[in-house]
Amino acid sequence: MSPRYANVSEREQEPPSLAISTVIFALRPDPDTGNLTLWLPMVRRIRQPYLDLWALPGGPLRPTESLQDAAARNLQETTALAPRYLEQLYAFGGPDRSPSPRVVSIVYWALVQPDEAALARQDENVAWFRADRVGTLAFDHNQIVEYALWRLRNKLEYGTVAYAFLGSTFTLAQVRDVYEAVLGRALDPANFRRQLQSSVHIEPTDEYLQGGRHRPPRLYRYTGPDPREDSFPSQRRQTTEH
Amino acid sequence: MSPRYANVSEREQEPPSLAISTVIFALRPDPDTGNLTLWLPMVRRIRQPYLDLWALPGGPLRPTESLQDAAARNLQETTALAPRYLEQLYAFGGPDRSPSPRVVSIVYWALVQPDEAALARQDENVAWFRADRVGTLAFDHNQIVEYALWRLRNKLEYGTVAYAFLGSTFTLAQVRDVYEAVLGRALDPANFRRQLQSSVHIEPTDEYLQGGRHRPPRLYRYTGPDPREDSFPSQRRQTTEH
DNA sequence: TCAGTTAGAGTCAGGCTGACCCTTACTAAA
DNA sequence: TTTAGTAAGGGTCAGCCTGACTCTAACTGA
Repeated sequence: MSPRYANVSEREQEPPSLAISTVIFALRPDPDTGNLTLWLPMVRRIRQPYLDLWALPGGPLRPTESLQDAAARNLQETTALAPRYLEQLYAFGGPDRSPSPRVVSIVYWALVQPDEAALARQDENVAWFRADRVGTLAFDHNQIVEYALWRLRNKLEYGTVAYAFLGSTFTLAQVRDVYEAVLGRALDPANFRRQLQSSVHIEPTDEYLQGGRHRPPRLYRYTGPDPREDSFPSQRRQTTEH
Repeated sequence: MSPRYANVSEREQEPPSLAISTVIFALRPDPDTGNLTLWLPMVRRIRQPYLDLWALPGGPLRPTESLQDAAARNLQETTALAPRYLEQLYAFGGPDRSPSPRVVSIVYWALVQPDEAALARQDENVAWFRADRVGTLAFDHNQIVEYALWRLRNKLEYGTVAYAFLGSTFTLAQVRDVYEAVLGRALDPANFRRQLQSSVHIEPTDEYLQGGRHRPPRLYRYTGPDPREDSFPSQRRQTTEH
C-alpha cells in the first residue's frame, strides 16, 4: 500500500505494517435444512494480492484508537453491526503470510445475535458463508477461521459465551440450539436443561414464549457476568466449575 | 527511538511501532522458606521512558523472523535459555500505554525448568523476582504479568503445561510441587496421585529416585503431546477430560 | 376430540471427587 | 541395633455430577 522503498533489501528494513482483522460469527438458520448453523461475513478483495478472493474484514489501526476499538470499527464498517461480544483472538505475523510488504495482523473475534445478523449489510462485496464451508480465502485466513472456531467451541464450555448469541430473554431450547450449532452435535434436552438450571448464571422469568406450535416454554434471563469479561483483563474468572 | 517527525500531529500519522515482549516463568525455591515458588526475570530500563525501572525482556521484530522466533530470541538474549514452552499471550496496544511513540507489543510467555533457571544469566541489569512481588514495573508491564499468571493457572488445569517445568523423568510429588507453587495452595497428595495416574499422559518407569531422606519415590515419564501443541495452531486439542 | 410434539420433571447406575486412613519403605537419631 | 519420623503409595467411603432413559404436562393443528 505504501512501498516507501524501491528494492527488496531496503524493503526488508521497513518495519512490518500492522492490521486489525475480525472474525464475526452469527447463528442463522441454514437455508436448506432450517437448522441453526454458524455463519460469518467475508469481504471480497478489490485489489492485489488475492484479487477477487474472499477475506476477513479488516484494515489499519488508526493512531488514536485502541486495538479493540479498531476491531469494533471493522465490524461496524463491514456489517453495520455493533459488537455484543468482541475479544482478541491471536496475532498472526509470519514473515511470509502476505506476499509483498510484511503485515502483522491482530485478529479479533465477535459474536452477534441472529436478529442483528439478519439486518447486516450484504452486497456484491460482502457475503455470509457457513463457517464450515468458507472455501479458499485470501492470505492465511482459512487458518485464522479454523482457529477462531476452535476457540469458540472451547469458550462455550466455560459457560457464559453462549448468551452473546441470544437476546435478553430466551428459552432453554434456544440456548441448546446455540450449543448444538456451535458444537455440531445433538445434546440431550433433559440433561442440558438440568445443567443450565444448576448454573448460577441463569434465572427464570414469569413469562412464557407464546405462539409456538407446542407447549409454551418458559423464558429465562442471563444474570452472570458480562460475557465480555472473559476477555482481558480478567482476574475475576470463576473456577467453581470443573 | 526513531522520531522521524518533529511535531505531535505529524507523529500521530506515523504507524505504531511493533515490539515483542516475553514473560518468562521459572520455579525456584524461595530463599527464605525453601518452598518452590514462581519467579520471573526482568531487565532494567537503561533509557527513557521509565529509566531504571524493571521491565519485561523485549525488543523489536526483525524483518525475517516470525513472532515466535523473535520471542525465542528475547529469551535467549536476556537469560541465555532455550525455550521449552513458548506461547503467545496477548497483544497490548492501547494508544497511551507508552508515553512517546505508540508501541504495540505482542507478548509471549515461556516456561523454563528450575535447573535451567539456575544457570540463567543474572547481572546488574537482569534480575529475578518472585511473581507475586515484582514491585512497580515500567509501562503496563504489571498488568501483563498479572494476566500471564492468570493464563498460567488456567492452563495448568488443562493438564499438559506442568511438565514443561520438569525434566524428562520426575516423581509425582514433583508434579504436585509444580501445581502447588503455581496455584498457591496445598493439594492432597493421595488424591493428586490418583488423578495423575488415571491420566493418559503419564507413564511409570522402573526407576526410583534414590538419595532422598525417605522412601524412594518412583519416577514417571510424560508421554502426552508436546505441551507446546497447546499453542496455535492446534485443532488437535483433546477434550476427553472434564 | 385426538394425534403429534415439545416442555419439563424425575429415576438410576456409573464415574469422579474430596476427606480420610493405613501400610510400606526409607533415613536419622538414640 | 533399635526406634521415631516422614514421605510414598495403596485403599475406603459418601457425595456429587453425568449420560441414558422414562413419564407427565401443555400446547397446536387437523
